Order: sequence, then C-alpha cells, then structure tokens
Amino acid sequence: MNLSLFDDDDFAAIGPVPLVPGSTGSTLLRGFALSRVAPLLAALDAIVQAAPLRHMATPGGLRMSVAMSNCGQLGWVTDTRGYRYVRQDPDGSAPWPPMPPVFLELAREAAAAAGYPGFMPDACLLNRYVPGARMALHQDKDECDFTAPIVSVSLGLPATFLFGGALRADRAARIVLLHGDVVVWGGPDRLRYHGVAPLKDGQHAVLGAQRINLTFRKAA
DNA sequence: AAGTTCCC
DNA sequence: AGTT
Repeated sequence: MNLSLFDDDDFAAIGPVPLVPGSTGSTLLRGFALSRVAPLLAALDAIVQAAPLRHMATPGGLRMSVAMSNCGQLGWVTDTRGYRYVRQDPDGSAPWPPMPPVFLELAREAAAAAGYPGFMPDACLLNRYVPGARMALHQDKDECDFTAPIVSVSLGLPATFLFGGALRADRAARIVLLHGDVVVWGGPDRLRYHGVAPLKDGQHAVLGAQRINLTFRKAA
C-alpha cells in the first residue's frame, strides 16, 4: 500500500517515454542533449558560417517561415521545382559542411536509447524558428529508406510539436518540447504527419528569441 | 509538395 | 490563389 501523497507521476520522467500514448515507435528523451549544448552550439556556429541559414521556397512558390541549412553528406532543400536531397549547397555551390562528431554521436545515442541501434544519419537539417515561425503538418518522405528513424533535437525557446497520424486529417497531439529535448520516431511511426505550431514570443537564456532544431535522417 | 486561413 |  502506497501512503505517499505523491506518486511517480508527480516527477519528471527519467529516460525514454512514449511521445504520445499508444505509439510504439516514437520516444521523447527529455533533456537528453542538455549536457552537450555548449559543443552543439559551437559546432552549429561553424556550420552556419559556411552554409548560412536561408528561407527556402516551397514548390508553390511561397517562402518558408523557418530558416534552414544542412550539414552532412546530403542536405534537404526545396525550391519551386520540388523537395529533394542534394550534396551541394545550392546557395554556395560547395558541399554541405560535414556533420560534426558531437552531432553524430548525439543522434546515434538518442536513436539507440529509443530502440534504434545502429542509426547512421547522412543528413542533418538545421531549422531556425523565430517567434511566429511554424512548420505545417507534413511527412518526412524524401528519404530512400524508411527503416531508419528520425531524430529531432530542440534548442532554445519552447515549441509545441504537432504529432499526427498516418493521414493528414488525423488529429495531431501537441507536445511541448524544451531546450535539450530529443524526439525519435521510426518504425510504425516513421511516416506520421508532424509539424510545429507558431513559435511563441520569448527569450531563452542561452539562445535568445529563437529555437534551433536539428533533424537527423538517413536520406540515401 | 513542409503557408493552408478564415468564416459560419 | 496557384500548383510539384
């Protein structure tokens, strides 16, 4: 008999928890990246100096509110011709900066902690959200191999992550993601629709008025 | 096809 | 509205 006034639910979870009830393939690793924020941000600075964040256009011709860049062998881009992975930065005609070891190790360890050992990402998409920026519900389906998971790292201002189902019309769960959180989804959840609600105004102690998201994929 | 918004 |  437990006579405590509190039970385990009153405390922050330690370790992996399902991102949403009933999903077997998706995991929230709260604060998983916290101990590595400083080296992550140092590496990020070097990447965006070589491959600046930019607002890409969608096939419909509209400018995305999120500013993006990439590192790794392949980078995700969009323009009026469509979505694809490319080896070179179209804004610089040079290869994307290499994926820093601190990025790769974080992604691999997070994937393993979520039940996906052996993850070998070849692409990392960098997303910068300022207040008001958002990402509409979409599927990650430009990759060749859907057996590899997606690993998403949140830094800076909190964001509301929208995690839907296999159909665009499926109701999306809303999960607040904080500085240092890592989300992994794969397996039966690999193609679930997801997005980000408009970023709320705020100031983060480390990153100021922005959120940076790192998304690791196996694209080839 | 990664901007869906707004209105009833 | 314009549209891979």
